Amino acid sequence: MMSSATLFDLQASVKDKSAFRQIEDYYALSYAFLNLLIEIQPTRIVSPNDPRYIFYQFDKTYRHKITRPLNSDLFIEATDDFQIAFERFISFLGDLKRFGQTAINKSSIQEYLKSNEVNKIVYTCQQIIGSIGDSFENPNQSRKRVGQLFENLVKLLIKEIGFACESRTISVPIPDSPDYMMSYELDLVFSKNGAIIASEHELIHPGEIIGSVKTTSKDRIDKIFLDKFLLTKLLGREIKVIAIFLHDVQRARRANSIFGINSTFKTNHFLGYTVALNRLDGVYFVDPRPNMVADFSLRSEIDDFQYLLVNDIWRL
DNA sequence: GACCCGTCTCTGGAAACGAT
DNA sequence: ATCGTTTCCAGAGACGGGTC
Repeated sequence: MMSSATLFDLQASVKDKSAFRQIEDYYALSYAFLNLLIEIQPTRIVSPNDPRYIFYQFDKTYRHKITRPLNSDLFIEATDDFQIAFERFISFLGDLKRFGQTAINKSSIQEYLKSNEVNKIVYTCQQIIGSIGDSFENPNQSRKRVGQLFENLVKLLIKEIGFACESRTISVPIPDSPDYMMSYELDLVFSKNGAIIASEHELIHPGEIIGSVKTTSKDRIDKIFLDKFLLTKLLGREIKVIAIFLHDVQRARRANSIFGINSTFKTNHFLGYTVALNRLDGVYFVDPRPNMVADFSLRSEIDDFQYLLVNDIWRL
């Protein structure tokens, strides 16, 4: 079906709180957006200080709004490429569910992983939601929905490969203050073993792992280390916490261009917390910064999201 | 049920800081 | 002065509890 959706229609989809119940809903929105790009031909701008990143600028109808920076190594722009890649991705998730951690040993799957397609699909779907959000009148509504929908996407993917996974709010007792409890909202609680028991939703059980999902780490990285520290201390046993980020770049004005980009990952604090507070049980980026690959200290702590799905999640 | 209020959480650009 | 790094911040939304 060729899209006749307008950007206003896609904005309404992103705002719709009853939408995005299944992974295919992300496909439908993404496909419609890529078709819309062909129709309305927004200006495509390459960032002068990092040419891997591009922006789209919408026309007067959409008040000349500019999208977030998009990594052209990951963002799939061609609709037919995206369609084919998405179908392969869904079938790959089926294989992962069927073969579990042994999937990585199959040569066909190893071949598939080389294409980095898992990260590309997740990146494209989520950044399309972000790009639609960037055209909203209300930036705070966009921010909230973009965050909610990324958390939702990661949850759907983890469930799709056979894990129990839900958002959960737990009540954490405060020592020496029996009248007070800390209400702690957890993005994801997942486990290999079947359904989550409804009566035990206010606790963390053995075998359950906490996942914190954020589009960028920025200054919010601090809280994730604190979560691991505090929950381990207050619950009296080791609590496993992993972090999942989409990327860590933002637009930044330069002297000669408004289309610069900056990293927002706090390398020094990340390493400081890791060695002095507690090591997280996994840190994953869909779009890692170059220094996360180049720098030995970071490389040993951080992987990409694809690696979580095919390897680490089965071993945690 | 409807409504309000307090709490907790969401993000990305702006602002502030720091190194050169 | 410029630019990379770190911090600040606004307002949205989910949710629980209280009141009617």
